[in-house]
Amino acid sequence: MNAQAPIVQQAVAQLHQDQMRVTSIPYTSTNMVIFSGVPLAKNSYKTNSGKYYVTIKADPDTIPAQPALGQHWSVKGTRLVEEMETGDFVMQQHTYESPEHIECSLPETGEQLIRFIAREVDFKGIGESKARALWELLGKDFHSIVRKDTPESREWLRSVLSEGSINALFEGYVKYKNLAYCNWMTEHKIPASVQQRLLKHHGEESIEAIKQNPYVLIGFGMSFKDVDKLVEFDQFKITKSDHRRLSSALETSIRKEIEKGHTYTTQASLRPYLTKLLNDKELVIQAFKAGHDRAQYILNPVTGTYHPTAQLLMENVVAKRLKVLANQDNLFDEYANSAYCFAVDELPYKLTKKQIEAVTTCLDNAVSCITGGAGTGKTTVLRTALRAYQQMGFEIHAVALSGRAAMRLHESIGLFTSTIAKLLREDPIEPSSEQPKHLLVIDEASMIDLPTMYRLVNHIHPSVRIIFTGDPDQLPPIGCGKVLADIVLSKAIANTMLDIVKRQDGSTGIPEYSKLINQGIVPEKLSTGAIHFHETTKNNIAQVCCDLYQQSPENSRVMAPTKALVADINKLTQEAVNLNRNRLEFEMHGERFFQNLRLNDAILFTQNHYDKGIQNGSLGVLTSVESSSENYGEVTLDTGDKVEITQSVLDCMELGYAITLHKAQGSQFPRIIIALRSGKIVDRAWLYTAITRAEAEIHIVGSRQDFELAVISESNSNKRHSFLSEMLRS
DNA sequence: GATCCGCA
Repeated sequence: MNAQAPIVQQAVAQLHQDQMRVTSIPYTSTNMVIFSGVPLAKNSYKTNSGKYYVTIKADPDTIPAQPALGQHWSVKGTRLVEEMETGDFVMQQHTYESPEHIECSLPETGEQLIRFIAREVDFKGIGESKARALWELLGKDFHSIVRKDTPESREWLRSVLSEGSINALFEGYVKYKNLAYCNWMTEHKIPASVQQRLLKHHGEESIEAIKQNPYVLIGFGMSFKDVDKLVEFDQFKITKSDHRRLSSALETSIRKEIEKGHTYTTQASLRPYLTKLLNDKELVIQAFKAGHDRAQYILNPVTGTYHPTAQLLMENVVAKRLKVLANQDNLFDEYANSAYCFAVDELPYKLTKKQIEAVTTCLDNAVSCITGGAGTGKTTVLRTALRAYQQMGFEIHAVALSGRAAMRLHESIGLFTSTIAKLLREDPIEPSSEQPKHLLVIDEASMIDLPTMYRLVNHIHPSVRIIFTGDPDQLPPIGCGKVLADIVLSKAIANTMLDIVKRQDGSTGIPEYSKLINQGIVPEKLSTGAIHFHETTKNNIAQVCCDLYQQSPENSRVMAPTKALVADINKLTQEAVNLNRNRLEFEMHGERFFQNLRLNDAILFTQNHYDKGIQNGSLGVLTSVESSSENYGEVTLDTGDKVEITQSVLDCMELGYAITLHKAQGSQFPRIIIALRSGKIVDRAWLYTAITRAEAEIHIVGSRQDFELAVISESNSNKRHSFLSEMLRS
């Protein structure tokens, strides 16, 4: 007999329940939201008791709606009761942390609803008096009328609201009209983020879609295992061998391969994933067969490789467009020649032979590449070619993947530039009678993955010319494919590969060193010239990087492969150089919070705010933590510009002593410290990219063995299966 | 058991 068992059981079984109306939301962040309110009597909208209040703490992804003042919530779960002193008297606080069950509803009746609409910012411009008039007009029909934006509903509303307020009412209500679905989905443990995506796509049919095939949820961000659990839990009539289940297992496996960067795969690579998901050999065989029958993938009869239909389509479209452009050659006529001469005349110095070739190649072909590493004069070539294109009457659209790269491109060519994402949100590039000629320039093209290139191709008219610039040996794109590397490899597109221009004062040894690594050769001496290798054990890397940083803080930046290591180094470095300075303080909903950023800390921004002059990847120093009514402090960027810290700026600030190499890609620093910790992304290309970030001095921190292994092994990019180069050749 | 980015 076990005397303890019943007690444990009781603790688990103790579920409490409360209804409440939200009166304050003291804290919101990406992984936690805290809101509290007054309790309501069950199934009524009267305040239940003045003796306690209810607080809910939850992950925002596990609740059906964003909390807002005036909403009604019901919770069920274990609760924690605490006595809280508020002024003269003591109140009880009932806290539900990550409750078992949670639902949100709109107040349904007069007074509460009026107040809710008047207060909720989503109903812009509708105050108390308008809300009251609205209730008097519609009464209980309120919800059914506001639910659908029809001319009849609008006609009704026009007697009490202006056109602007009517719009605000419908727009505000959209957030709440799906509440019933959200509650249902939350009850079925479907995360809020998945709910939102599903609702966007399926709208009011969302629940119907789930019931027809719960595995659709995988397409909106849920894992196969979680859906499997849901199916079991809810007793959907779906057997283990149901084709819906099998095909989504295959889909999941294929996606895993795509996430690794491949655009196609093999049965042998897919099988382990499928086996893990389905846990049954026979089902795995069935899944492959079903996938083939349903054209989830195309089997290449020559190579035996599996090509997911979506990826194959994208490669096909991209290859076709590039080949059409490549076939229009011999464009270099007298007209182009005079434009070329004009552009070259403007240069203050002479181009090398290879650089001249690069410029003329760009003018001679409708699609071309300028490739090469740092210090090869890519930007000079590009600037000259673009000048000539302008002279020929082309409108130039220059883009790069990241905000920071786009800004750098702008600085070097002097033209308007934009991120690719922004370009894609604007109108497609089409020739018109007043502007028939367009050129698209894609900088840092090594970062472009297949889906992005596909979208670009679909966004521009077939007559639009393209220039790629970049270094195919740098870090490969994050998404699948390796567009630039494939283009170069195929030799089907005109490409000029620029080599390092020998500088007279080239005594750092950096260009030679980086070249060796790029070729897969371990330099004879790991420390040479301005390059210093620091043999360090794995666990000591962060500390050594931190020590080296302190030797010359104003010139240094640490590059690390992972965000986790970046965070470690940042923490150590802050503790070492900046422990006692004042922290950045800010207020939210009347409460004070501290951010672990101190005066004088190196700061990294992680979002673009064009109006404030910062981009994702911008670096600076926290130069003030004095908060005023307008802002919480000030950052001085490495460009010298100053940025006021507002709430939105604060949300994208991190410590910047160390950054991931991906963030640093395209930037250069006087002195860099490389945290060489072996892992999935550290390969030859990673090391090469890191080393070419340095202007004057390099410190490599890690073990010789890891260094050598990274250099000698084939690069990750090379291991990527991609079909684009074959398609370009054929 | 463990990766990097850009947008909404």
